[in-house]
Amino acid sequence: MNGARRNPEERRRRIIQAALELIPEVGVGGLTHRLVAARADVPLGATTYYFTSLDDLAHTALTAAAELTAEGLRSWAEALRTGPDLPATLATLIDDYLGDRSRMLIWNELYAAAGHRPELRPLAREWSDGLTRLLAGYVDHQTARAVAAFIDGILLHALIHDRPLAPGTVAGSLAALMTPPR
Amino acid sequence: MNGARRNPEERRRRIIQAALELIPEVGVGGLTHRLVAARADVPLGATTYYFTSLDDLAHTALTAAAELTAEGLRSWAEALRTGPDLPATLATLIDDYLGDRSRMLIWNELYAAAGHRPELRPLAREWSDGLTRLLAGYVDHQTARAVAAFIDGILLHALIHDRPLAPGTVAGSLAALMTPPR
DNA sequence: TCAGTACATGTACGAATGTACTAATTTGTC
DNA sequence: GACAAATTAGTACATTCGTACATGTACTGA
Repeated sequence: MNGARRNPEERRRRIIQAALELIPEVGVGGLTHRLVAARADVPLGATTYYFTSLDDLAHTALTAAAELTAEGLRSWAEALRTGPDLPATLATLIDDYLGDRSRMLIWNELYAAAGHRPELRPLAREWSDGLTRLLAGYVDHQTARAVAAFIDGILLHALIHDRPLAPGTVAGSLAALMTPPR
Repeated sequence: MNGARRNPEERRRRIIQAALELIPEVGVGGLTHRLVAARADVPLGATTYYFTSLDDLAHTALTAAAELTAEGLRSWAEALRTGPDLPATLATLIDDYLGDRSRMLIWNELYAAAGHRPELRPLAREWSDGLTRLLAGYVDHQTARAVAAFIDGILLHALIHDRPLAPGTVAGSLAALMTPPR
């Protein structure tokens, strides 16, 4: 008997999707073949058939997450291009981002995992570098790095605290950061 | 035979110390009784004798790390009290902090672990809240939170990038953040 | 001196893990 | 329809894990 119809690409996607769901719950290090297989509702053999190892699976899932991040950055770029006030628009975008807790948890897991898995560092840099590049279209490079770091700090802050920074405060701080010294 | 002389407190400290050494290398989730015991150079039985479970061991180690953090904050407070220029002094302190990579990795691991282990959140908040409290002695509370978030962002940034933000840039950004809007 | 307690250490064991592998089934190609 | 390749699914196995435990050793106080 063969329960599922054949659809290799779909299956691969489902497994990756299951891993992305699990990472916020158990962490990257908490992934196991069996856990992912159960969540994806595929037999254990499927996860080893589509991925050469568990590390490969985790890495692929995180790569997919980085791709989603890149998409997010493109929409940020679009919003900033059309938005009237740069700091206020950024603050709104950040506030929206804060609403997607699981995405933030994956992002943070990636950062932590990159700490002791050097092969993940380029992946972790994608968000940060992309954001810096984006901001560098509006302010000088050093300032762009500082603003990107500030935004990462706000996200991290929100992960730990019940109440994130108020968008008004964020907008004010961003304006201060991006305004050339008097 | 009994190789080690009796010294329960010393032994407990050694196990915690070993765990703190290992966390940057393998992550909180990568800790095992055997790994910690080997690093601490104690038999396997010792880690289960002194800690009721592996979670207990990890939690205790992270608590010890938080205590070190609290100590660090006290020395920051002292430096800020005597330092002439607030932003410049802060920038120097941050730059010093960046030199201790393993401490930063533990801090980041704690943040990530707190994401999917709620019981760790109070521990994770200690650094952030303490820093905010400290800064609140110099600027209003909202600004203090923003500056604390910025500092966390800088640390995170440094974990992922080869070159951290230049202290000069950091000092300038801090000054901008802490200066009331014109 | 002599219990009684705290500490030390090695071993045991069930559970869970990563991965390999066999066998069955579907799909594409001639 | 026949055949090879790809996919599916279940199982097996060595390894590692957390934890319990039995046994032994050092300390403490009366």
